[in-house]
Amino acid sequence: MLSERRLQVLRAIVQDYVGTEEPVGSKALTERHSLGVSPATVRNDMAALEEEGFIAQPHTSAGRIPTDKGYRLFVDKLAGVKPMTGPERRAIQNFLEGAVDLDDVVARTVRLLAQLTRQVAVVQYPSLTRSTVRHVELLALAPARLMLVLITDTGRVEQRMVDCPAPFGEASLADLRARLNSRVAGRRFSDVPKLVEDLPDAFDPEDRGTVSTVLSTLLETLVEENEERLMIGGTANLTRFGHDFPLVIRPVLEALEEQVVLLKLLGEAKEPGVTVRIGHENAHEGLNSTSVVSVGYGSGGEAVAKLGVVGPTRMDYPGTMGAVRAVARYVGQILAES
Amino acid sequence: MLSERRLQVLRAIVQDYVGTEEPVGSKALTERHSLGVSPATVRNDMAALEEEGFIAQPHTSAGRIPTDKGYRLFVDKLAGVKPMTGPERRAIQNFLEGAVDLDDVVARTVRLLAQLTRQVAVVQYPSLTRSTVRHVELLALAPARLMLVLITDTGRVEQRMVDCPAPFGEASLADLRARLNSRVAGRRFSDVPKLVEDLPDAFDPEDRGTVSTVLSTLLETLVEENEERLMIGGTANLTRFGHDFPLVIRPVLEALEEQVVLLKLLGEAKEPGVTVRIGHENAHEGLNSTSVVSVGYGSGGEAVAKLGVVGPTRMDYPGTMGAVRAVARYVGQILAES
DNA sequence: CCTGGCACTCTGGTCGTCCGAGTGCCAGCA
DNA sequence: TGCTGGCACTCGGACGACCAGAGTGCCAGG
Repeated sequence: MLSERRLQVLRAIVQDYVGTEEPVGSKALTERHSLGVSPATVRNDMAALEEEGFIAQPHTSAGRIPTDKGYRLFVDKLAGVKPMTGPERRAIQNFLEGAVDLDDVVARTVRLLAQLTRQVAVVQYPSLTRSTVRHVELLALAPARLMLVLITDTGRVEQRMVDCPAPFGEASLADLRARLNSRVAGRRFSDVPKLVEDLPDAFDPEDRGTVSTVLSTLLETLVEENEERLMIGGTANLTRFGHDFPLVIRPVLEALEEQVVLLKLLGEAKEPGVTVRIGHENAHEGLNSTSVVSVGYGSGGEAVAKLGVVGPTRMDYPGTMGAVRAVARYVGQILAES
Repeated sequence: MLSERRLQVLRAIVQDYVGTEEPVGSKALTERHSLGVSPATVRNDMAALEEEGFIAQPHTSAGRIPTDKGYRLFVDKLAGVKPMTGPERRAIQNFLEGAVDLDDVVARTVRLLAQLTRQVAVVQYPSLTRSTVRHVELLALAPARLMLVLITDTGRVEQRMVDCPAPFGEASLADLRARLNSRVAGRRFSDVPKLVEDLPDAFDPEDRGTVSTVLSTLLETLVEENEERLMIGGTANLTRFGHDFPLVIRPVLEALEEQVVLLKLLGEAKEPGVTVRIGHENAHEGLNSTSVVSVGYGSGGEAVAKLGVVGPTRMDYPGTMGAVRAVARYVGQILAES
C-alpha cells in the first residue's frame, strides 16, 4: 500500500507534467509543491512509485512521467471533477440556447466542447432506440412507392423509401397512417415492435403485403444501429498533442474517421457518470496514446446518447471531466425543452 | 518568352520534386530525364526560370523547387489530365454503385476520392437551389404547429418546423398540401418563388396567415445557402504533407472545420471543367500552402454541387485531376440513375 | 548557343566536449 | 524506522568544429 505522501507525490507529478509537458524531477517537485520533505525523500518515494508502475522515466537521469496506470490512480483517487465556474456555465447555456434544430444543437455542442477542453470533441446524435416516437408519416410518391418519415422526440428525422408489393390506395394509406400514429406516437422505440405486430390483420388481404412491408421498414429503421451518426470537431487541437507528432497523430485521425470505431468507443463506457479511458485502456490500437473522456446525455433522466473528448493521455483530467459533464447536462436541458 | 526546352526543364523539375520531395539540381535532372543537354546548360535555363519566378531555391547551393507560379504554368501548359485506367474506372463504378441513399453516395465518394488521391477529400451535398422538387409534405404535429418536409430529386430531405399564427384545419392542410405539390413538384427550386406567390389568395382569409408562413418557410429553406452541407474525409493524409508539419497542418485543419470556408472555396471555382487553385491563389490564408482541385458534378448535364481534394501544392496534378474528374463523372451517373 | 571546367558556397551529418539536471546510494540524525 | 544532506555517477542535449557532397555561377572555348 502506498502511503499518503506518496500519493501526494504522484498527484504532484501528474499536475506538473500535465502543465509543463516535461519529465518532472525530485527537486522541481519540492520547489513547486510544499510537500514538507526534502528532494531525497521524494526520490525514495518516486523509486517506490516506479516500482509499482505508476510512473516511469523516459531514460536514466531524466525526471519521471506518469504511466497510464499512474493517471488511472490519479483520476480514481487523487482528483475530483473540477466544476465549471458560474460565468462558464452561463456561457455554455447561452451558446446552446441559440440552436435552431437538432443538427444545430449537435454542431454547437461539438464546438463548445472542443473550445472548452481544447481537444477533439465527439458528439453522438441522440440514439433512435432509446427515444420516443413523435410522429410517423407516410407519403405516396408513386402508386406503389411510399416514403416513410419518422420524427423523434429529440427532433431527429429519418426517412426511408418503401417499394410496395402492390398499389396502395389513398384511403388505405390514410387509414394506415392514422392507425400507426395512434399506436406508436409518444411510445418508446423499443416498445414499437409489439405495438404494431398485429396491425396487418386490420387491413384488407390485398393491402396486407404493403402494410407488412411498411412495418418491417419501420422496424428496420428502429434497430439500425449503424445509422447512429456522430459529429466531431476541434481536430485542429491535435496539433497540441506533443512533439513526437506525426507518428501519434496519424492513427488518431484515422480512428476519428471511422465512425464505427468511435461509436464503439463511446458505447463501451457504461458507467452512469463521466467515464475516462486512459491510453491502453482503449481497445482501439490507434488510440493507445490518447485518453477518452465521455458521458451520456439525454433529454429526460435517461441517457439517449454519449458525448466526449479525445485527447492526449497527458491532459487536465479534472478540468476536462468538469467541462464534459457540464456540457452534457446543459445539452440535456436544451433537448428536454425543445 | 520561354523556349521549348526551358519548359521541358520546368516540367522535369516539377515531376521530380513531386516525386522526391527534395529540391532538384541540374545534374540529377539531366540524369533522370533525357534532355539531350548538359547540366551546365540546364543551369542556365534554371537561372532564367528563376528570374521569371517559376522556380526558387530554398537557400543558395541547394536545388530548385517550383513556385506557385511554376506549378500554375505546369498545370496550364505542360501537363494534361491523366485519365484513369480501365480497372480503376470499374473499381470506382462498383464502389459507388453499392450506395443505398444520398448520404451513402456522398460518404462513399469522399472515401473514394481520399483513397485515390491520397489526399483530403471534400464533397458538397447536391445543392438545393439547382435541384428540382420531388415532393412537399406537410404534417400537423399540433393544431398550430406544422412540419414541412421537402424532398428533392437527388434524394435529399429537408425539414422545418412551422409555428402557425392560427390553428389550421385538417381540410385546409390537405388543400394546401395538394395545391402546393401540384404547382411545384418536378419544378426547379429557382422557379418555386414565382410559382407560389399567389397561393394565399386561394384560401380563406383566416388561413392566409398560416399559408404565408408556410410559404416563407419553404422559400427560406430553398435559399438558405448556409444549409449547404459537405462531408470531408481522408484527413489522415495530412500527415503526408511534409516535414515542416505542425505549422502547416494546423491552419489546414482549422479551415477544414469551417464549412463556410470550404463552401466558399469550392464556390469560387467557376470553370466548367476541373479547376485547380494553387497555393496563394486560395483566398483563405490557412490554405496558402495547399492546392485545391475541384470540379462540379450533377445528376443531369448540369452541375448541382462540387467536389474536390485539398493537398500540398507539391502534388501529382495530372493524376489528381484525373481522379477528381472521373469520380465526379461517375457520381453524376449514380445520381441520375437513382 | 552549348559545354566542360573551376572556384565558391552552402547544408547536413558526425564527432568531441561540456554542462546540468537528475538519479541512487550511503551514512548520519531524530 | 524514516528523513535528510552529501556525493559520485550517468546521460541527454546544446554547442562548436569539421568535413564531404551537392549544387551553383561564371567563364572561356568550341
